Amino acid sequence: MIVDRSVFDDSHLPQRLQHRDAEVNQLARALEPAKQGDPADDLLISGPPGVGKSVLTRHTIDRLATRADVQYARIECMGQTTASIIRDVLGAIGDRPPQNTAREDLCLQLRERVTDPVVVVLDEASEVHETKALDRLADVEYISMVVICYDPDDWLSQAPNRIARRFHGRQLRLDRYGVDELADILEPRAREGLEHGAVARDQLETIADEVAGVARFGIYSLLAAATLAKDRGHDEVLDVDVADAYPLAQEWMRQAALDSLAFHHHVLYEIIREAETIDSRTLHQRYDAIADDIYAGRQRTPLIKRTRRDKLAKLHGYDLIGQEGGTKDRIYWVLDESVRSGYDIDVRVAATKDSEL
DNA sequence: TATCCACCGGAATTTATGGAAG
DNA sequence: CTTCCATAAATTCCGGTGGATA
Repeated sequence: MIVDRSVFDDSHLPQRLQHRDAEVNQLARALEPAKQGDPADDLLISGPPGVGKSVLTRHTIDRLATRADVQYARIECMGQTTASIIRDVLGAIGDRPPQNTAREDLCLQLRERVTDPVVVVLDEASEVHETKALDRLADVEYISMVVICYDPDDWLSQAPNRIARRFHGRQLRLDRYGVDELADILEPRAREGLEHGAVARDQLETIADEVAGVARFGIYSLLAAATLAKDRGHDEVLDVDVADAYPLAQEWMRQAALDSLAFHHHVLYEIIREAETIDSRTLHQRYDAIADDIYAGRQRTPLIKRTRRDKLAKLHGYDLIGQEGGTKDRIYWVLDESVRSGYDIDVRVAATKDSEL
């Protein structure tokens, strides 16, 4: 059923970008000056998550870099600091400075070493304002910026004026795909990743419709449908497999998110999952009741309440738990009961201890 | 209605860790 | 080995908020 799983990875670049011709051209035009050794134009690329902003830039800049001698750096800005962004840029164009290089040194090196056009792609740039990286990059003549974000107006309003001005009239908006368009995009993946004829066109359209044009979700759903078909012993993907695909894809994404988090998050998550819904007061009580047992024999030690709130916010941001209510009356619940921690955390100990007290 | 309490989350500070240079 | 620098994680401090209680 599944011939090549790698086709469904985020890192997989399709051979041809479908339904993005105008966008590819606009980006290519912005980069054009770099071919002659001039600084490229800046560009602000915006659009909802999972519609191919990153794929578009990777595809277009890779192609440019193979044809012309243009250097570029792709930077995942999420959670990065000023220094780490500058260091990434330096690393992309030559030797990567060691981790403990002073910030001033990094900026100095940047000015000295960038003597030809460099395109810096700032991916997931929503929070890059909190760093000084934008200013530092803007100081260097030959650096041009391709910024990828969700909401362009929001991003520009938070940027310093001198930065925002650089993007005036230099914006590119990507929207969700239509059902037909996304089905077109899924088709080559099905062809390369699945057995021949395993999935029909109208099934691709059903998937495309369900994920509301978000390509990344569509691709995961397609893999999920094929996985279900295989597990259920079907020779080809049936409509029932398609129907159950998206929830399974969501479960995978959430499970991957939870797996990526630290032990602390897992403890809180499991307490919430066991309780179905729980208010913060009870949550903290449970945590205090079982923390000593659960953390026994581990390097980590239990957290104070303030830090637990940060972990809970993280779980919420990762779409693992829901929350409702402002200050006093907040409740939490897990969004998918079948997503569970891989750690052996028995929170029911807490329940019994509670009742004994 | 006034006061208290527990929780929320921003901001600053501390702690632990690790690589590089002297 | 000590010092310097950066980073991540956790703690401390604190103003704000809203429900419970006198």
